[in-house]
This record gives sequence, structure tokens and C-alpha cells, in this order.
Amino acid sequence: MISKKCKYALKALIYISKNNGDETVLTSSIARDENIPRKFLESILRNLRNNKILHSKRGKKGGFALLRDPKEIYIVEIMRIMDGPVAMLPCVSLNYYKSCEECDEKNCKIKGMFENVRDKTLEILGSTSLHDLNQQYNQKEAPLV
Amino acid sequence: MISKKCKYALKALIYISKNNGDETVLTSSIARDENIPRKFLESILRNLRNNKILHSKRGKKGGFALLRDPKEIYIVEIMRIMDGPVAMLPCVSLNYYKSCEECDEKNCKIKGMFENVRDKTLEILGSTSLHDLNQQYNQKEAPLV
DNA sequence: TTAATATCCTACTAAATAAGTAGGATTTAT
DNA sequence: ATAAATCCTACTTATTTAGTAGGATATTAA
Repeated sequence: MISKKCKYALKALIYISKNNGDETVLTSSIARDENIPRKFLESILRNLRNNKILHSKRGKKGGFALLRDPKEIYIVEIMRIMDGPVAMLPCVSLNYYKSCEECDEKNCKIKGMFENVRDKTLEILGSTSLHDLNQQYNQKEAPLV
Repeated sequence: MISKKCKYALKALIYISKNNGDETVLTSSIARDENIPRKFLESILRNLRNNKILHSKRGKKGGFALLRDPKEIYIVEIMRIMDGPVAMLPCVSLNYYKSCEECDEKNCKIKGMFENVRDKTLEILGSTSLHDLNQQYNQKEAPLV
């Protein structure tokens, strides 16, 4: 399961992508339209800004906007920022590798299967962009990445 | 990430599958060989017994054994018993469905992608058995189930 | 220059989950 | 009878999740 924080982040970014081009988007608009607690959302958006996904403008007429083209922001990047590893085992994570300590990694019987799960998952999350999710989402039979 | 409890369960079941046919397997042997805290493992194995994966024999010469052929025990079943849903969103879970409450499910922009992830994940976890993991694990290009 | 409106920041809290531990009760083989 | 197992309940400790509270700071516009 992804955390609610991560789900809120995805919903907020999709919302911002949709309204992009014009101006910045207000936290309060997103909170209202997507049913996300405002203060909680604030900290999520600030986190995304710290991670170079968003830029922000303070004060009246302030708000948030994407730093990049929504076609080039992939879901996996957001998920890693919000929840950390995508993999199901620490020893199989590409971006947050940790040994399992209690087990002998060379002879681990479950590692291979979870590498396989990771790869299939990343094929999807690593090739789907914010722009894709604002279109009618269609499963790609052979993902580009 | 799966929980350590779940990882321990998988390791223990693989261990039991390997030694199956002969007699029951002791909690203490598994704990020793797989570096799992014994008391914690006890509760895991009892849980698996309550869920009809194992049967147990009490007293001297007791222990645990599989109730079914290891070729017919799929990893997904164990993961659901130990950790609950496999899906990344409650509203996308096949076995633990829950609405997301704050969002309008019909118009949810992220649901489709996570259904896709779920399906790819289940293709693997639902077609890999304990027996498979005791062999050299090889990625199946076109899973049977 | 002042008021309104945003984001920014730190700290706190409450509930749930994870990862066990403790201490025996019960059952079975020898 | 005794040793060796599983069985059972309750407790603990740490971490994570999902927020809330209360302002400080910056910006725009009247």
C-alpha cells in the first residue's frame, strides 16, 4: 500500500498539471477540490518543492507550479520522494538498497522473485507520467521505458 | 515493502517444503537456520496453521508440516495472510477492497495505473509456488496463471 | 503603508502498525 | 513421570502514519 501522503501528492500534482500554463495553483484550491486536509497538504507540497518537483511563490497571488513538463515527471519519482523504496524487499531496492542482515543474500530463495516484481512494477511506474494520468489512462502493452 | 513477519513466513515455509515428506519440522530448527527470533516465529507458524497452510503436532516429536503440496501453495496466499492487501490502493485490492472515501472512484485518475501494477504483480506472486522457490527461480515470460 | 493573502517553519499529538518478549499452560512420546 | 514440543495471552517498545496548532515571513494591491 502507498501512504495517504503519497496518494495526496499524486492527486495534487495531477491537479496542478491540469491547471498548468496559466498561473500558480493554491494549496487551498487543491485541498477543497481533492478533499485533502489543508495543513497536511501544505507540508506535502513543500516537500515536493524541496525535491525540485514544484516551485512556489509566497504571499498574495502565490501558489505552486510544476518545475518541469508534466510529460517528464514520472510517477515513480513522486512515490520515491513520498514513501521511499518501491521494492518489496530492502535488498532488492534500486534506490534504497539495504542488506537484510539476517539472511545470506547470495542464497536467498525469495530475492529473484521480488526482483521480478520490482521490474514489472517499475516498467509501469517508470513510464507513466503526470501527463499520461491526465489523459484517459491506457495500459501500455510494451512500455517505452 | 513486505513486513519482516511476512518475510519470515516465506523463509520458514520454504524451509519446511524442503524438509517435507519425512516428518514435521521444529520451530527451533527453522529459527536457528534462518536467523528468526524463536518466539516470534512461533506466532507466525501458528497463524499459518490457523489459516490452513500448516498443520502442527504438539509435544515431543512435534512440529509443523505443510497441509498441501508445495506446488500448490502460491506466494500471494502467504502474503495476504501475513500482510493483507497486495495492491497499492485500497480501492484496487481484489481481496481487501475498501473505498478511498475522500475521492470519487469513478473519476479517479490514478486507479487505472494501480490496477495495472496490481495485475502484473499478481501474475508473478500468483503463479510462483513454494516449490518454485526451492528450485532455481527463473522469471517466467508468460506466467501460467 | 497597511491589510489581506499566501507560503514557510517548528513542534506537537494521537492512533496504528511492526517487531518482538515474557511467562507459563497444555499436549505427547518415551 | 519427564522431557520436549506447541499453544496462548498479555505486554512492551519503537516506528510510522496522519495529521493539528500556532504563528513567522513574504508578496500584492488598495
